[in-house]
Amino acid sequence: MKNLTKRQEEILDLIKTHISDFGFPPTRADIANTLGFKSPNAAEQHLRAIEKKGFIKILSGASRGIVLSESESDEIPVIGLVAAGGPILAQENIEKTIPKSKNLFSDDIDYYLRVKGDSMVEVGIYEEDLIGVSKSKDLKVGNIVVARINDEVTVKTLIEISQSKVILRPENQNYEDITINPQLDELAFEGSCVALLRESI
Amino acid sequence: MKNLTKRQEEILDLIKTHISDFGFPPTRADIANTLGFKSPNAAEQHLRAIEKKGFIKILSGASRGIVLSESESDEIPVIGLVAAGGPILAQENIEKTIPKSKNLFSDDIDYYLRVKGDSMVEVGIYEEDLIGVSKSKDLKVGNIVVARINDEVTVKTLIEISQSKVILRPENQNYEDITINPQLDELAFEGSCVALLRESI
DNA sequence: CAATATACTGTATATAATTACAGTAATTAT
DNA sequence: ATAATTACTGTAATTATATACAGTATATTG
Repeated sequence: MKNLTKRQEEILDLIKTHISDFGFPPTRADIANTLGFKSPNAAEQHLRAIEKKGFIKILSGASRGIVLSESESDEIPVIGLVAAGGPILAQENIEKTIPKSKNLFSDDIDYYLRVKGDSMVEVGIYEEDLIGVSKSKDLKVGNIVVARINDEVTVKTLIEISQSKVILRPENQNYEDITINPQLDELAFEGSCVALLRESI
Repeated sequence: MKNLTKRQEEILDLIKTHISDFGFPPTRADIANTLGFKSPNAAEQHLRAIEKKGFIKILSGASRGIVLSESESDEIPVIGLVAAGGPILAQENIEKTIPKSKNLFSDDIDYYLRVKGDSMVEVGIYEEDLIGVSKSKDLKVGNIVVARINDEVTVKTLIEISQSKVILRPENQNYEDITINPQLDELAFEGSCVALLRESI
């Protein structure tokens, strides 16, 4: 999917805002008015360009017939089991998606990861819980992080981090700290845990 | 808010379905076609009636200008502190609302309740967590329930229930079981806990 | 028993909205 | 260098849509 120009992005944002404010998409005239165009055709042509790039679909003949493409409608993927070898967000790992919504988790969540095992029960993270993972949030000692050690994905508390030594702690007295030398083992941080969903109690 | 007739309810459902399917509300003609009316005016008059009863707002002059009232747009209230005396869902208790969304919690959640205190930490329910409460789900021994004892709202595990004796258990070894005689104390069950949200970790 | 609400048909019209056509000008890709 | 893309103005036609008015018939409420 090609990148949008600055102006096109502005228009796509305007459409999303209009939908969120009114419950339906804007007309060409609405867009023209908001952005100060003197002709609705300016909006029309931008819409065609945005459609060509795949971000929206225009339903011909229908008023306000602008449909956001799925990737634009703020769906957050839920990752079940992570297949070895590939990236976490690979299509085959996506179990379902959950629409992002205002008032539910202010932080940026890139995906939800289904928790396996009981290694984090002492901080209230249970098997089958979904943890909201932010890729962008910077890693700090004390944070709960999603790490990948030799292709295995794990959720632990980050205790220590330096060039030659990383300590990850399971929050369960039955397990012991994991000490890794990143120069010997393959270690990657996938993100940190910022929220939690439990679908059944 | 007055009750809708069967036909009006059908039309309100059609509007919701249309929004969910297309991303925008139907026109009068859309409604008429779907329900087999031969005149768009039939739809118009139904819409007026539904608006009069407070379930929608019609924006005059705008095409597809049907706005669902807040109570109809699948917003689930979040209850912070419960003011003594009134019902849980009283307006003054509502902290914010979270849109209900497909794929997020299959169960019927009537409201979210913000957890106070640490009495349920041993089942992974922490202070400030939001628990999803279902009013309709039937109470069973072993379930985590929302109860109101003499006007105080509490979340506990239901251990025993009979006409003269109710036992509620905090899931924290530092607290003791609460035994209530419903004939002496005022006891009401507000619902049971079916889901959990943790907004910050 | 009259007034009001429900549930439509049928016609018509003003306006809302899409969309085509004809331009201008600057920038970017091939 | 030429074509394509971006970013608009301006006009206008066609279609989509809201909405008013005139009816018919049945059910419900005061």
